[in-house]
Amino acid sequence: MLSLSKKTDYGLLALSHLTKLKEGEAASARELAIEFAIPTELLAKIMQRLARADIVRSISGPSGGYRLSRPAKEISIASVISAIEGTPAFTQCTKSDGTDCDQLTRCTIRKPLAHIHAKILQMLSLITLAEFDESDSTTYPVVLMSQAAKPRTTTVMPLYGHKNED
Amino acid sequence: MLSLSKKTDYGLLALSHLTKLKEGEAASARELAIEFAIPTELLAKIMQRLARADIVRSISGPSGGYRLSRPAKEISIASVISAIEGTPAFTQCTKSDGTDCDQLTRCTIRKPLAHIHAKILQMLSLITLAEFDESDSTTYPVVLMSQAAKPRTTTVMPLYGHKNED
DNA sequence: TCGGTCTCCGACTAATTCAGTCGGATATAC
DNA sequence: GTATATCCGACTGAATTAGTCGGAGACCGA
Ligand code: FES
Ligand code: FES
Repeated sequence: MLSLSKKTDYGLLALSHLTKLKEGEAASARELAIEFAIPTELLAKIMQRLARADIVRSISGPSGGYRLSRPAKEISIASVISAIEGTPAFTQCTKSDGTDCDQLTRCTIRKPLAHIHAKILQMLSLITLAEFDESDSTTYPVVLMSQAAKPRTTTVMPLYGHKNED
Repeated sequence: MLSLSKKTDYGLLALSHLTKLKEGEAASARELAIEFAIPTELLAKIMQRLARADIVRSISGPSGGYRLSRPAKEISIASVISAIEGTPAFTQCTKSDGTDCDQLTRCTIRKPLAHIHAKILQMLSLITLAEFDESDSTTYPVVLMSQAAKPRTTTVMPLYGHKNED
């Protein structure tokens, strides 16, 4: 349900740590794994993918490790997600051009759904790792949803009781 | 990877059909299933959930069926998603208040991630079934959030432009 | 040169989630 | 009363996802 995988979660966690490193410093996969209590091998694999996507650079040998391959403000979380999870798709239809959607030709929901997908992607591509760390120190003006859908009681549109901020 | 489940896809499909019905008309689960080539029993279950969330109203007996319980423009797709898929969560941390996140207390990515989650939810709650049908025939007129997050710099975001080739 | 530490990579298994099925109950129109 | 409809929960199988394992190659320091 619109959720990122655990791997992405781990990846972002590790990246946010790398962001804080000084110039020339590197953190090994194991080091990061211990720091965040993530299975070492799993984190290693995630880092490999990030390295292949040129988000992170690997340094072999002892005293080696990983470091960001570019400034944090140039790394969008969209790129991180696609590096770790592969093909992003909001619905089955948005995957390709709808080739895999068989007899649903009269489907009316494809275009609007694709549009939403694009919106989300755009939004994710505008947020960088740099933002992540800033918001760490400052209070985030966020109000999440309070509850999910409620069973047929009130006629008031429940939706998500969250307010918009900026 | 940020995708909706097939069930939600089916549900939206069925709802978009119900939107086109005239006052007093109803469509049965089987009818809808055949129309869109969806397994009958599966669609029936989906409709049940929508009914429980008061998105759709059921009429028992022969010549019965389903119809929208309120105007299409008052049904957001966010409510549809949460009705069908249950708890929406962008990351594992956003599920509850972070209770299930054990030793990741020093995690720096929770707040910004929650923020993104809220953004997406907000966006989804602003789009209604009415928009869905409009956009079918016309070019998309929707002016949702024009800007997601402040880009901080004019840096062009890579999006999916990672080059794994050397 | 040598050995230990590290990244690198693919294939494998286990766990969880999702899709789809089935059987039976109740309500209603004819 | 019967046929057709919703309704509900529990079940199985399929597909993802999470996590594991083993080995190859790179680098540093002794
Ligand atoms: S469900 Fe695939 S095109 Fe609409
Ligand atoms: S990963 Fe759960 S609080 Fe950050």
